[in-house]
Amino acid sequence: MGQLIGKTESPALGASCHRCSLSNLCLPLAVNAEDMKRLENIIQQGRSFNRGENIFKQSDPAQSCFAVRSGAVKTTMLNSSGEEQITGFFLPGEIIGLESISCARHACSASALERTSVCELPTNHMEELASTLPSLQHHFFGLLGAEIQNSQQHAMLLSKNTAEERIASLLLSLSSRFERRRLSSREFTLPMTRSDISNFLGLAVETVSRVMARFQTQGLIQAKGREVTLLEVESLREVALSFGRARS
Amino acid sequence: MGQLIGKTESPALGASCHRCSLSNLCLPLAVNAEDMKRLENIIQQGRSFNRGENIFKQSDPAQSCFAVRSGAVKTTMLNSSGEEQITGFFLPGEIIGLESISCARHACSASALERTSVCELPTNHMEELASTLPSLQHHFFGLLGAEIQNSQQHAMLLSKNTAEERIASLLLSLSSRFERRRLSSREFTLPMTRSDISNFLGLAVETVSRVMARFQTQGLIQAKGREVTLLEVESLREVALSFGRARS
DNA sequence: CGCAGACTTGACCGCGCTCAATGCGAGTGG
DNA sequence: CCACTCGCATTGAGCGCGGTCAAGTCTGCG
Repeated sequence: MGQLIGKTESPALGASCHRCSLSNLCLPLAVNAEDMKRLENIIQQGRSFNRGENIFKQSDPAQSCFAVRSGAVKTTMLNSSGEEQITGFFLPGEIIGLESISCARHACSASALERTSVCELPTNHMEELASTLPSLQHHFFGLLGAEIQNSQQHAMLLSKNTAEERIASLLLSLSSRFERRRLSSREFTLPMTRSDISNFLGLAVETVSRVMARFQTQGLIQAKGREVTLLEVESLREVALSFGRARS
Repeated sequence: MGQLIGKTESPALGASCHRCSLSNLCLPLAVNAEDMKRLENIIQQGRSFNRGENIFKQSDPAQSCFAVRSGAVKTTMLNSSGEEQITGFFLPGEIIGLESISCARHACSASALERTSVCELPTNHMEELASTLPSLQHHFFGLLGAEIQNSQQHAMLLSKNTAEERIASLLLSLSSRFERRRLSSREFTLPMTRSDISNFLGLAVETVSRVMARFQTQGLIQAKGREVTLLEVESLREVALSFGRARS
């Protein structure tokens, strides 16, 4: 990583995945108790970042992936006209930087949306371990494949869907990801700004504001700043699935 | 795969990757001569499909990836409103179905755009082989990572770029992919219809027609049906990179 | 308190979609 | 050989979603 900015806790060499409440979302579910020790020897945990700090930057040497432990992260790439474009939001239990595994340099930048701590997974060691643990290799292939499907889904969302459909989809996606962590799927705090949302969904900030206001007057959600409550999940789902739009 | 429609040649068990002109684009460049034999024992080549036939369909059991030997393929997914959405075009030397490695079922359908032949890569055998050949494992991680970056780039293209930028980008992408195969990068035949292009780029067919007509009157390209000649590659590149669009 | 950044709201306008008609080439059959 | 069809492609006219521009409000923080 060269210089890590914002590393405020001394990295505790050796993780304790077996005690981590996120272990069922992350890597270790693929390995048994004995192998987990080898995994924990490789993973470094305890790196923390403040809001706005970079975990890594595009075209940094890509030596590690990172698992989010707490907080939230956005990844960004420079698009053809030199602007930053958000390619994903990452919540605890999710892994950043997978696309640059076995790449010389990171394809995107990752920055903390709020105070965030991560575990570092050095890619060379992970590859070595994966060669000796077929189940870990399989798990990695699965993570990478899921990431491909994710970005394809996102591309499809951006391709044809209206502003309302995009925003409803994002809210539902966040909702189900909070649910996976045993948090409320109805009531949560958005970790990102309206501007982040608009950037990610390919909309203008004003459109995000307007659509969320419309959802609110329709009684679908309750929103005050970043505090959101989903009132009518089924109706939101219908909006996201473009109900009532006749298509060939 | 259950039933393979359009399988018109009897599959020759055992491939001959070492004599394949595409081997530098595909898998084997990652392995040495001795290991290539083991690879060739796993790969089945010689499956052919006519225009419109499916190589696999979404939610079929995912037992194999496929490398395109000749012809061209499109992959499609059903979007939220039940329409088919094209997620990618694949030319000789490129691999289809990677996103479903270590998935129970294919996440997309693949169909031939013209007469096409493919090599079949059974995923379970490929995973086994990858465990014993670290360089092959590394190569696979690289392919998967590249696929992620691809769909992210595509999502970015769909997110903010104008119709002209999208179409210029596609033409340049095809051009460079033809060049990799030592074919003309200036003059080529589009394997897909205008409707496929519009679907892939999130535009209406009419818009594709209009933009290509505009490019032609501007002297950037020469196009008659699917025969395309790029006349001003540099200007096209400027269009694709959204030159002249002031952004913060 | 005052400033900056985030968010909202309103007015206007343009890109690209829709609808509709027409052109065109390949394949088919009388 | 022409007539016909069918899929693909092109071209024109009109309009709506969402972008842009411009104020204005809310919130947290030094």
